Amino acid sequence: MATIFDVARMSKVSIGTVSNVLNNPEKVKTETRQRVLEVIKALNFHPNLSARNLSRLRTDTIALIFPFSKRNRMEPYYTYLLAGITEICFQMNFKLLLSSCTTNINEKEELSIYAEYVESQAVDGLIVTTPKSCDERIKFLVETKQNFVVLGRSNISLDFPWVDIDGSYGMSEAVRYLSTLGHKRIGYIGTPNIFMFSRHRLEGYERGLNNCNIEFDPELVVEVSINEDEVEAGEKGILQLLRLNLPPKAVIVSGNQLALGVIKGINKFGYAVGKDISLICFDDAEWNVHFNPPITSIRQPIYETGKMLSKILIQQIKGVKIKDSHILLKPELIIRESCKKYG
Amino acid sequence: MATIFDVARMSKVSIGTVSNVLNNPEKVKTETRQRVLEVIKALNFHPNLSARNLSRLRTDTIALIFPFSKRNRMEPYYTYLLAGITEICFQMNFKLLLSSCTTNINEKEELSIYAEYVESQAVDGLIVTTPKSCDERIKFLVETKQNFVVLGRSNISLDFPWVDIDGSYGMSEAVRYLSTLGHKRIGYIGTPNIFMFSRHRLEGYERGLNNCNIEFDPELVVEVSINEDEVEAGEKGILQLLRLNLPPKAVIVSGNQLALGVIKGINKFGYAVGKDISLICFDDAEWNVHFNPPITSIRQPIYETGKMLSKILIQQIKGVKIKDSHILLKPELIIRESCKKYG
DNA sequence: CCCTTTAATTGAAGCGCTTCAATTAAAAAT
DNA sequence: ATTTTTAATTGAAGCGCTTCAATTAAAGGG
Repeated sequence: MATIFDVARMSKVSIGTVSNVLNNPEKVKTETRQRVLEVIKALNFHPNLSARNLSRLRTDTIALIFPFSKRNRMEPYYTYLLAGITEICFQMNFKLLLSSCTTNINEKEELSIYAEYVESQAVDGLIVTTPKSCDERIKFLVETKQNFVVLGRSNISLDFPWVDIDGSYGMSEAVRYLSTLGHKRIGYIGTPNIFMFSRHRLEGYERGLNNCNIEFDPELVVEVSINEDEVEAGEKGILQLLRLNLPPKAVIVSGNQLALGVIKGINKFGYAVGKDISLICFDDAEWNVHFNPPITSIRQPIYETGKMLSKILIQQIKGVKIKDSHILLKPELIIRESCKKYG
Repeated sequence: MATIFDVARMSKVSIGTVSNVLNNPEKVKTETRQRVLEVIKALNFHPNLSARNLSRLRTDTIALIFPFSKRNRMEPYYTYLLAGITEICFQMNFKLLLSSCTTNINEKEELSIYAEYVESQAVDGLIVTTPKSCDERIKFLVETKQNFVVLGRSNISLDFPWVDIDGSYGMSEAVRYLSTLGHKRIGYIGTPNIFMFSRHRLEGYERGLNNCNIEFDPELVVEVSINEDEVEAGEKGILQLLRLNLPPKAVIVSGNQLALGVIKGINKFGYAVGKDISLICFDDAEWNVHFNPPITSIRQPIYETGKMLSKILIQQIKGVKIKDSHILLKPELIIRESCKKYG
């Protein structure tokens, strides 16, 4: 493969000049540039990336570490996220390094994946997803002054850039809508409290109730345990609610997979969604619209989130001043046919 | 950040020795090794990856270029594939570079993404997905003697490693099953002929008919056009079939998205799936089991495919002899409740 | 105890680029 | 025509690692 040295020799200039036609074309005389460019084409020369990276001490690469539990292997969520991230990377000429770790990996090991990338200078920045309470990864990245951006907020008192979807808002809207339909007892099936997004959503549920002057009843809230199959968990969750003395006639479910289980459970119980029980699903998986009845959902702007994440991170890496690196996007309640008037 | 030079100085050995404790530990005396290791830990030294890559002239990185049309942004398929690929990468200590290109990008541009990776030596190998008829990418990669593996087969007479799911077998099984139920007129809604997988599946459909002594009727086959919204396409497709003089009472649909549209179309037409019309979906999206009725599907071992792809590619890169680099995995017919006896 | 093997370590030469001070060429000013 | 200014080019010094021939240290053999 041709090197910059070959190009220099053939076009009878120094390698410095060749480098300049590639990186600072305005610095070299037009005719020289032309000549070099021709040789480059003739030799099909492409600068070696490792060499360039070493020399510049940067890689124009960011990393995303995917939490691949069995659970989110299935989440269409991530496909949209990736689409957004890779699109911006492509536009801004950055590369994306993707690696996975299973969520049942212990925290230390997970952190070491991040550390490895950072310390071997394999990437210029990182995207962190699904922060937990007191997230070790965030602490580490702040302490070591890395470039990174988080999908989601944290409860640690450190400042860092993030993009998040306002789960609290989404949930309160869901409650408001159900309240509009006359519901007073609204069930809630949520994800593990360890994740920040779970907390925000639950908080939104409570705030929503409060806004509608509905008293919070802890008996109506079920929290699914981590490591459980989500579909099964949803099924168990809804049955628990339906077996209450005073079962709710409406339920909000915090996640697509859970909702699948919930629907299954409702049917098994002999009830019909949108008839005997109203259902809202947080996150609008594409199949929701195709169910019978179509499921009222809270749609998250995931693709946009992916774009924002990579945009902020890349700007940060490039040292561009960022006006706002705390971005809270609003989800949207998509009303379909899975909720009906109370009574 | 500490460099190998710092480590050498602090542990009073040459940088060569430090390099050896990292890469050929058996070559250095135990006590020296211990001492160096301690310094490495103390300094939190991690070899700079760019330097290592440059020196070794390899990157231990493979690339996957994702075809992100609006279409497969939604395909859960790819999430599973990625899970498999990243898992093996993790195990074998390889990195994965992910980039996307929209399918409406023209072929030349798409090829240039591949060329860029290859020629700048950014990666040691590539995974190519969804080959088309006379796929330019494959030709290029063979000609330039690159390490690569294809998800799918090709119709060009070049030898290259691939992993594929036997779409032909899957389709013929679907036909056989429907024939068992007494169906003679079986509709087929397929994806664009330009993709190899479409051809294999259609071929399997025809072969299946042949095996069952059913005559092939071109009127029962609709091919969706590329660039079309798949759900809509499915809907149009099924309506076209239902409006035939002698409409089929069973239909096989080649893809999840198409199937969503088909179900929609069937309902709009006033028919019920699994009652007025039998339906088989090729590819078993997770929601299929949750539909009412649950959809009989042909399940593809996608996760395994991802694992095989990366395993073969990495072995190839490492120069390991591969027993078999043409792997055809069998899909499986999952019988649920969307098909009923003819009549 | 000296000589031969073998083990351990060193030093320097790459790997292919970028960067920048220093040099040379060309243009503008006097 | 000479000096000053500006533009273009060069050369060499990194960037941080690996590799390997050459050297030195340790071990084994008689």
